[in-house]
Amino acid sequence: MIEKKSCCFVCFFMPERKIMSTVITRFPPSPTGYLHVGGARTALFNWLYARHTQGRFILRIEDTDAARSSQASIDAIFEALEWLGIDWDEGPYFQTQRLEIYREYIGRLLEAGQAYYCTCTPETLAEKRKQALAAGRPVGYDGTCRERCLPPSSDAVVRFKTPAAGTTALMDVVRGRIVFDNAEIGDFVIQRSDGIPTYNFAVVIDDLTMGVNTIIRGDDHVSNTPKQILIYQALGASLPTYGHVPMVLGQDRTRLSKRHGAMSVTAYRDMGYLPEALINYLVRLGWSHGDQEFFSVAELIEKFDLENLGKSAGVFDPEKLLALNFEHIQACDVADLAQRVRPFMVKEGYDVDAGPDLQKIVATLNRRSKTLADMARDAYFYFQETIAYDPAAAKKFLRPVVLDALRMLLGELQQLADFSEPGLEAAFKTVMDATGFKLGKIAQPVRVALTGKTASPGIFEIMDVLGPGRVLPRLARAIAFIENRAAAAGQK
RNA sequence: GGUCCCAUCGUCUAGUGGCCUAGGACGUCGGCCUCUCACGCCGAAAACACGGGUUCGAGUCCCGUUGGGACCA
Repeated sequence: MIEKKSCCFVCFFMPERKIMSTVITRFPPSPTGYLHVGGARTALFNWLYARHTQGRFILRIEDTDAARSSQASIDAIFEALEWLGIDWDEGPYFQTQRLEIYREYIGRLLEAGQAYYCTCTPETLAEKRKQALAAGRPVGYDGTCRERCLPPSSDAVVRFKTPAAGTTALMDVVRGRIVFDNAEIGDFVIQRSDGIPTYNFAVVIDDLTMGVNTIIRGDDHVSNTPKQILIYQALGASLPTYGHVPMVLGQDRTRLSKRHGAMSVTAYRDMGYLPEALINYLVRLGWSHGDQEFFSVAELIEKFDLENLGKSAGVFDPEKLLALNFEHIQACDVADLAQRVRPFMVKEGYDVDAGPDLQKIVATLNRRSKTLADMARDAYFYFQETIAYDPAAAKKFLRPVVLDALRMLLGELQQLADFSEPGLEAAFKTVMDATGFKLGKIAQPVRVALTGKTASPGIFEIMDVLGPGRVLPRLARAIAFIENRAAAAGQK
C-alpha cells in the first residue's frame, strides 16, 4: 500500500498552521556551473513547500569537489536565485567549512563499530569487482577489511558497516515505499583517504545537524537514499520525509544539457522572461492543481503541496513557457512592465528618456509581446529619429495614388487641436470621406511612414503616443518620398 | 550487466473502479473579428504502450512483455 505524507495532513488537521514541528527544507546546489532550470525547479519545490507550511528554507553550497567548484558558479547561483525571488532563512552554508563536523561524526561511527578503516587498493577492488560480475554476485565491497580493526593511515578510507542481510526501505511521498536489499548496498565509503567525506555522508550529516526534515530532490538520488537512511539509523536519528521528483528532460527525452539550448535560469532572464512565468512553468512541470495552468507566485505558495507531485519525467517545452510568459506579461500592470522592460530598451540602444512616455509605449505593445525583449525590439519606431522604410513595404504602400490623401491628412493633422485617438480618428474620417478611400487604404501608408513596416500596433494608438512632434515630420517625409518616386518614374 | 523507478493526445497534465462518448493547456489546422500584425473568440484533428488476469464493471488494482530513465559499475 502506498502511503503518502503530505502537507494536506497538516492543512487538514491544523488549518491555523500551528504546527508542532516546523517544516525545514533545503536546496543544496554544487557550484560547478550556472543554476539550470532543473535545479531551479527543485529549489522551487523546497522553497514553496517551506513557505506554504510557514517553515524554513536553507541554502547550502556543496563545494567539497574543489576541482569543479568555483566562486563564479556560486555567484551565478545566487544571482539566479535572487532573480527568481527565492530567499532563504538560513545559510548559505558551505560544506568546505564544515569538515570538522563530518570528522566528528565519522569518529562516532568508528567508535561505535559502525564504520571501519579499509586499505584495499583501487586495483584489488577493481579486480574483485570484475570477478563478482563474472560470477553474478553483487558488486559491492566484499568486506576484506571489515573485521581487521585497522588503524587510521594516510591511504585508508572509512567504510560504513552495512548490515549484511535484511532490507532498507525508503518511504517516499511521491513514489511510495521502495525497498532495497542491504546485500546489494554493501559497505560503502564514507570518507576518502584524503579525509574528505563522500557525498552520501556529508549530505546526511548536514541535513541532520541543520534540522532538515523534508527533502525534495531529483529522483537521480533515489539509489543513494538507502545508504543515507542507513547512516541516519546508525546515528540513532529520525528520518526526514523524502520526496523524489522526476527529472526534467530535453525535447529528445534525454536528460537536460547544454545541447538542449538555453538551460540556465539567467539565460531566460536575459531573453526577456518574467521570473514568475518561469516559476509558474517549472512548478507546473511535475506538479498540478487540477486543470489550473496559470499561477501567481502567491497562489503557488498558497496551493503547492507534496500530494500532487507527479512521478513521471517531463519534457521541457520552450513553447509552453513562452505562452505562459505572454500570460504573465498580460497580468502585469503597465507601470510595472515599464520598469521591467526598460533595461531591454537600453540594451536595444534607445535613449528611453528622450522618447515618448514609457508607460504609454508599453500600453501599445504589451498585448502583442511574448517577452520583454520582443517588446523592446518592437518599440524601435518610438525612438528612431529617422524611420528606415522596409523596401517591400515602401514599394507597396508609399505610392502616388495615396499622395493626395496623405497631403490632406497632413493638413488635417497640422491643425488638429485634439491629437488623441478620437481626434485622430475624426481627421482620418474627413480624409476618407473626401477621397472615398477606406481606412485600410490610408492607414497602411501612414503606418509605413511612421514605422517603416506594414505591421504595428493600432494606427491611432501609435500616433497618439508618438505625438504631433514625431508624426508630422514623418508624414511629410513620406510624402516627399512619394513625390520623388513619382518624379523619378515620370522621367523614365 | 546489477538494482531501482516510470508509462494518458506531439508536449505538460486532469483522472485515486462506474460521473470517461477520457477533460484542460501549449502547439498544429480551419473559421470569425479587423486599419496591418498580433490579441481575442469559435471549431477541428490528436492519447489511456501491449498482453493477460481480478471485478458485475479497469485509464484507474495485480502480473508479465515492451519501451524509456536513474544509480552503481
